[in-house]
This record gives sequence, C-alpha cells and structure tokens, in this order.
Amino acid sequence: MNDPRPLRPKPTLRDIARLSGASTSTVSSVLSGTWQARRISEITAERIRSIAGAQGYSTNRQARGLRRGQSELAGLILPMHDNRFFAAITQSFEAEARARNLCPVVVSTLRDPREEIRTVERLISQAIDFLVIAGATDPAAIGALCRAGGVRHVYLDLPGHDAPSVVSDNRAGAALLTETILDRMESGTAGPRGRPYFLGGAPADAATARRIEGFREVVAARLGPVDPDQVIACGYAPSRARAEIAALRERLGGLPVALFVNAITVFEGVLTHIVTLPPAEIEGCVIGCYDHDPIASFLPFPVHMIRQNSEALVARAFELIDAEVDAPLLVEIAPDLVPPRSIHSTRFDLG
Amino acid sequence: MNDPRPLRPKPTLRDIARLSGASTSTVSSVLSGTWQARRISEITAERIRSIAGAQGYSTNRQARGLRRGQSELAGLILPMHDNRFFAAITQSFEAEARARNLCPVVVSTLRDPREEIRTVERLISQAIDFLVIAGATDPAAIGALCRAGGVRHVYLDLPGHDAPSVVSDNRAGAALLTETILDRMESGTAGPRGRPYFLGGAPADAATARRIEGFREVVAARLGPVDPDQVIACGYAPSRARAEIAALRERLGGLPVALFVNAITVFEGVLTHIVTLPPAEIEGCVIGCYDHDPIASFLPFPVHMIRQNSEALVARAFELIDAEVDAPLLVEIAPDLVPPRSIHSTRFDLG
DNA sequence: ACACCTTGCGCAAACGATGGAGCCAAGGGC
DNA sequence: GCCCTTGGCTCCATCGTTTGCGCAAGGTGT
Repeated sequence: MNDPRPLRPKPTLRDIARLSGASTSTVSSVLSGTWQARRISEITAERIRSIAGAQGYSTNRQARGLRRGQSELAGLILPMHDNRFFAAITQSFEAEARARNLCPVVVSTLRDPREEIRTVERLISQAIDFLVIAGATDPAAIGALCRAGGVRHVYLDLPGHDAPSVVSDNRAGAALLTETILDRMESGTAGPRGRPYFLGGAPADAATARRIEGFREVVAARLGPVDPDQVIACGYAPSRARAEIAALRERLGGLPVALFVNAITVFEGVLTHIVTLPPAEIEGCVIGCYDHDPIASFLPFPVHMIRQNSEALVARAFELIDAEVDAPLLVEIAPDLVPPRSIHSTRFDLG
Repeated sequence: MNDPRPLRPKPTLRDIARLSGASTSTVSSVLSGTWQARRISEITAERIRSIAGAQGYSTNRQARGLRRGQSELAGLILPMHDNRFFAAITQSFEAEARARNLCPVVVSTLRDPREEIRTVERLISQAIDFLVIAGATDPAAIGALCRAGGVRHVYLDLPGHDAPSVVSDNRAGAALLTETILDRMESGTAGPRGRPYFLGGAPADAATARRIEGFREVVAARLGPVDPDQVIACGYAPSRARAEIAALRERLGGLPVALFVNAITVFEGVLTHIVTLPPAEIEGCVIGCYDHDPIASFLPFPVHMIRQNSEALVARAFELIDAEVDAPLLVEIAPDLVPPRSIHSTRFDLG
C-alpha cells in the first residue's frame, strides 16, 4: 500500500523494442494500431503487445501529439460550472468527446474577458483539436485567436460571426413561455398591474435580447403595445432581482398578473422577496422562468419553466465539427416547456 | 470576419529565431522567461519579444512538456458535473490550478469503474502533473495506476489508502444534522412513527457509512438503541427513494417524526411523494437533508441542510500537493449547517 | 534463369522546445 | 604578456513517437 518508491521512469517505445527484439517503428505501429498497414505479423504483434502490457507501457501523448500535430484533446470553454445548464452542457460534451476517443477539457472563465483570452491561448498552445465556445463575453476576440492558431471552433449558445454557431431558439422559447403565462393569467385587472413583466438579464447579451423580442412579440399581439417599463433587464444577480421586484410591486401596488423571469438566479432573487408576501398575492401572479430547476417544481405555487435542450445543442455542435464546417452559419434548437406539477393547485392550497 | 484561409502553419521558435537573427536557444530562453539566467541582454530580449508578438507566436506545450517531462496540466476526476457539490469542487479546483499557472482538466466518469480506469490512463498518458480523485468507485485501482505512472495523487471526499485524502467530516456533519432535527421533532409520538429515520445512500460508500455512524450515535445517545430498519440505504436514485418513503409511510401509518435524507437526489424522490400528502402530515415530519440546494430553502416546509465545505476541501488538497506529501494521511473538514428560512413557519401556513 | 510480387520488418529523419556545454570578445589583475 | 572573469550568445543532443522509404527473403509465372 504505502509505497512511495522512487518511481522508476515509465517504459518507452524503445524499452519495449529492446525487450522484444523488434525495432521501435515496429513496436510503435503495433501499439498504435497501424500494424496491419505495415504488414507486421500477428505473431510479432502479439509478442509485443504482451511485453508492453507486462511493462505497463502507455504511450506518451505529448510525443505522439507533437509528431502528429494534434492532441486528441477537445476543448470547451464556458462561464461557470455551478449552473444546471452549463453542467448539462459539460456532461453532453464529455460524452460526445469520449465517443470520438478525445479527452474533454472543460474550462470556465467566470465571464472575465482576460481570463477567456488566457484560457483560449492556453488551450491553443496545448494544440487542442477544436474548441467549443459557450458563453463568452467577447466571442470575436476568441474567434480571432482560434483562427490565428488554426483551431477549428464552434460557438454554442451564443452567435459568433466567424464560425458556425448552435444556439437555443431563444425567441421561440420566450414566445412559448409568454404564451403559456398569458394563457393562465387573470385578465381584466386594470392598470399597469394587469400587464405582464419581463425581469432580469442583460440586453447586451444576445440571448436576453432574443428573449425580450419573443416576449414583446407575443404580448404585443395579444394585449397591444408593450410599454418599455415592462422590460426590466437588471442583470443576473439575485440581490438586484430582489430589489427590482420589490420596487415593481411598490409601484404597482401589488405583484403584476404575470411575470417572465429570465434566469434561475433572477428567480432566486424574486423568491426571497415574494415568499414574504401573502400567499393570495402570489397566487395572483403567474410565473414563468426561462431556466429549469427540478426543485422549483415543488414550490407551493406553479412555476412554468423552459428547459434548454443542452444535449441537442452539443450534439449539433459536434456534427458541425465532424463535418469540418468552418463557414459561419446559425443552427437554432428549440427549447422545451416544463409545466409545473399539477399538484400545486390542489394540495398546497394557498387561497 | 469570414476568413477561412488555409491557416498557415503556426510560427515556431525557429521561425522567430530566423526573423530575429538569434539562435533558437536564445529565443527559447527569452520566451520562456529563463533569459536572465542565460545572460541575454535586455535589448535582444525585447527585440525577440516584439517579433514573437507580431508573429503571433505561442509556445507548443506538447514539445515543451515532452522535453521537460511535465505538462502543466492538473487533473480532477469526479463522478459527474450536474450536482452542486461537484460543480463547486470543480470551480474551486480551477481557481487553485490557475493560481499555480496550471491548466485544469476535469473529467467525470459517471461512477463507471471501467470509465474511471480509462480516464485515468488517458490523463497519465497526457503526462498530467498530478491528479485529484473525487468520488471513485475503486480508489485502490486508480491509486495503483497513478503510482505505476509516477503521478502524484490526492483523494478528495473519499478516503484512499495509498496517498493523502481530504474528506468531509461526515460523521460530525451527520451528528450535527441529526441533533438539529431531533431538537425540533415532536416528542411523545408512540411507536415506530415516533423514531427518526435515515434514508438513501449506499452503505458501501465510505461517506454514507460515516453518516450512518453519526446518525446512529446521536439517536442512540438521545433516544436509546437504534433499530436496523431505521436506516434505509436505498441508493441515490430519486425513483427508488420515492418508493421507499412511500413504503415506509405505509408501514408506519404516516410519515415519521424526523427524516434524515442522505442526498439531494434522494430528497427529490422524497419530495415527489410527500407533496401529495396533506400539509399537516408534512408539518409533523422534521426533515434534514445532507446536501444543499438554495431553492429547497423556499419549500413550504422547513428543510435543514448540510453544506459541504468544498472550497476548504480543495484548498487543503492543493496544500498537500504543494507540500509534495505522498504518504497516506487523512484530513477532515467540517461541513456547515444551513438553517431553513425562518419564513416557513409564519407565512406558508400549512396547518 | 530472370523478372516480378508479397511479406515482414528496420533505418533514420522529423515534430518543437529545452538546457548543458561550449566559444569568443572585452576588461581587469598580477 | 598571461590568466581569469563576465557578458552574450550559439551548438547540439535530447525528450518519445511516427512514418516515408528501403531492403532482404521467399514465392510465382514464363
């Protein structure tokens, strides 16, 4: 067990060659699977394989990569890990990478532009085979680096302009969510309180912009012109969201009849405020959240959620990579609506 | 923007050498920061730096790694990403790795022993500098691989026997959570329903085993002997947990007065069942969950949660690596108790 | 007997970066 | 005039794999 021996150096191809009496090239071709092409006899191959196994040989991928000019590493950069969406992306990415015999390298950059650059440079200098870029603050800068480094790249969940992009259909998802909450909201409430509100996100963010479009479109079609103050893009911080919803309620004299919450963190902020309100008031507000959280399904009031199809997003991205598509093009993937558990209205009776 | 040029080959040290009129070794030492040791003049250094910058040179780390016998890659393997605890671990790991100028490589293995082996072999063959092993089904096998490959390794959140381990103090955490729910449960309920129950987890899992110990210890001290059927280690699947809690309630004629839920997934399963019950019955059951989820704080009944100190776990692991500790030893980190929001009992009145 | 494949393998030159061991000139001490 | 130090570089072997080319032995067709 406790055996911190000086760790003799790992055996190399040459060691195996010496032990087996074959040349390094023969050993190499046997161990890298190209032996039939080099007409190595099955007998020799088997002998070499068994010696290599006995010696615990494993090929040095830095050397192989150097020689072959690739690395069999697949890169993914994303803003952060502790978020269901990105975690799901990572999970799918790993699966796809492994299916192609690549080693996934997933790095988060915390939405810090300098960190994004550093990380991408780092990955390029590792000779990464390709890079999937999910959620960068400056896609153009990253794209430029990749092109300079000769690294194929695909944007995920954000539209880039120098390479293919696979994004959620945010407009359609937002429209769907908006339809859903409008269908369920109480009509007939007079004044500003009778209108739906959109809360959270950054308008500079392409995803938020598209969602606002979807929201506006549906509201305009069903209820007429949308007032600018119905859209409160206050960022993603829970604390800020809490303050905004409190202020809104103050202005309106109560919660609005419908609320489109733009992200789970915004939803958290909203929650901290509304749980302090009388249950009847909460009941009067139909809530939609553009993000999914399974636990949120069990809250004592219904929450309509959108779940982005992360698996499909990643799958499409890999298809583009497999097909060696380099030209910019945009693929949109429809997200799913997750209805609230039907339990709410019947069991936790807040009336 | 749209510029899929043939991607001329990346410049190498030799290219920069040629352009600057210096030798490759001079360029190398300038660009890798060892130039003062080699007495290169500031003037030469600056000239080389500017040429390298203009050419967009970036060092090929496969070549460097091959030559130096290291990779500046830091490995972490974990069961999965879509879990708050592991996501937090990943986040801290990345931060620590970057602080040391290493590139984090985090790979999940889905608790599949074969995948674990494959992944570790893969990382070793990438000449990873060290490996942090979080949540493996067969730590011994992985440890053996690392030793054979000469890779320093540290176990995280699971005790290994051939290298240092940093684990949550599961016994203490469980004892704390148990104390908490016992303090709040209704006493005086007669029969089996008046006893606390432990639900979820795998007894073969070291963490679960320690938590059961903590639970038993506290219950035994306060309520006397613990019946074996008070511990239901039914794994982590929500569906299974749901079935078990339903069966338990059937047997007892109601929910027990206190429930220790061993993981968030188990909690999800329990939730799907108990939300179908009359609110009064839920009120009668004090729930503790050994895992943390912020949304769960907003459920209409209090949930006492334990949050593992992932940051401290990772920080200690890196300290051990920095100190080049190889001998087995065990470091325990105390987790935190997250009390429920005080709101529950007052606002969402379920009685 | 000669021109041919086919089989089975070895030689040696890369891949790009690194660092120990030089080499040469200028300056200083004796 | 000789030796030594210091500064400022260059040369070249090396890390472990891969792969284009080549070569010999044996078989086949004529």
